[in-house]
Amino acid sequence: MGDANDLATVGGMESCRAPARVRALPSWLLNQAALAANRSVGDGLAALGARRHHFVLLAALDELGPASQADLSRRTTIDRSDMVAAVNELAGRGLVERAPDPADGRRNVVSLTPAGRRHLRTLDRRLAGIQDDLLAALSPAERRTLVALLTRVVGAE
Amino acid sequence: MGDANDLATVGGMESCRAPARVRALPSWLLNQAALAANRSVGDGLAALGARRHHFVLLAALDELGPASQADLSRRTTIDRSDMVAAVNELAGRGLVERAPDPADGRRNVVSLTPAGRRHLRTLDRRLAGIQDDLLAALSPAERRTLVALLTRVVGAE
DNA sequence: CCTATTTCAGATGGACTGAGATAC
DNA sequence: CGTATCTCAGTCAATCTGAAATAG
Repeated sequence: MGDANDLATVGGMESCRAPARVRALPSWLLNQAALAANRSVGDGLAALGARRHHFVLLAALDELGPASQADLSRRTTIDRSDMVAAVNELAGRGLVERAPDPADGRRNVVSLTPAGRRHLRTLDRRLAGIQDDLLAALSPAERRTLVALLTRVVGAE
Repeated sequence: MGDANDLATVGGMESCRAPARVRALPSWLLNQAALAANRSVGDGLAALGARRHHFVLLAALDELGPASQADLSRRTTIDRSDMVAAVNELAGRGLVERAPDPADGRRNVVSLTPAGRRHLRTLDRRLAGIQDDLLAALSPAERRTLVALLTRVVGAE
């Protein structure tokens, strides 16, 4: 092999792939952590034929009951435009139902099917495992601390 | 205005834009926090005519001294392919210099110019302010805790 | 001959915007 | 009328892959 890997020589640090100045930035740390999280979640859900939006949408329906796409958009971080695609995909697999609202011709009422509810439980379990792997370096108390701090940063108190 | 904003009625929570199940996921919190961070950083740097990669690249050069693009890629999270664009942009503005390596015809040696060093300091200051805004909800001690926990999650110890 | 470097061309997935059609 | 909803087309920045050209 070549000659250009002084880094591997240094020792056991797996990442460290940034200048000290950069590594110290909360914004950079958040981005790197989110990148890893999104990769794990994306892969884990893909193995179940699902995407990130699917879980959020199913969970929202489980919590709110049947709702219009606009309502679901407001209650989640899914854009109105991406909501269309998410509902399309889940409806195509029989996990949600989309029906015109008899009370308001502009709206669709989206609702969970029994299969959708089952799928949600599957995704739920899988996601719990992924969170565990993601935070493997932290103790249970530290994980709680991290979640609490992030919750405040995000403003979702 | 319409009739479809029960959320605004509820009270003072600004976000909360996710089902409880979702809001509890570390991966979701990380993603939301990173989203906000990337927005702030992106906007703040754009106001200075810079991008995220510019700061990372300038900081790497400041820390390592002149280096090849491949080295810089290895030392950062910037892909070899995106490194080309970043160096192009910074070289076009006289903030870095790109010269063929006399010792190895495959490589370019990239180095900081005095203007680049000045620019780095400007970006540094701006970024510090942005981090402050980003973590406004946390005390100094809490910020240190968050950074420490994220550092361990990311594995950049 | 195999590997390393630079570069381009493009795929991918996610967040987001604008506008049209329809309904209130 | 103005506004809300659903939908589509498309932008944007970021991450990443594949392969070509060149050099060791």
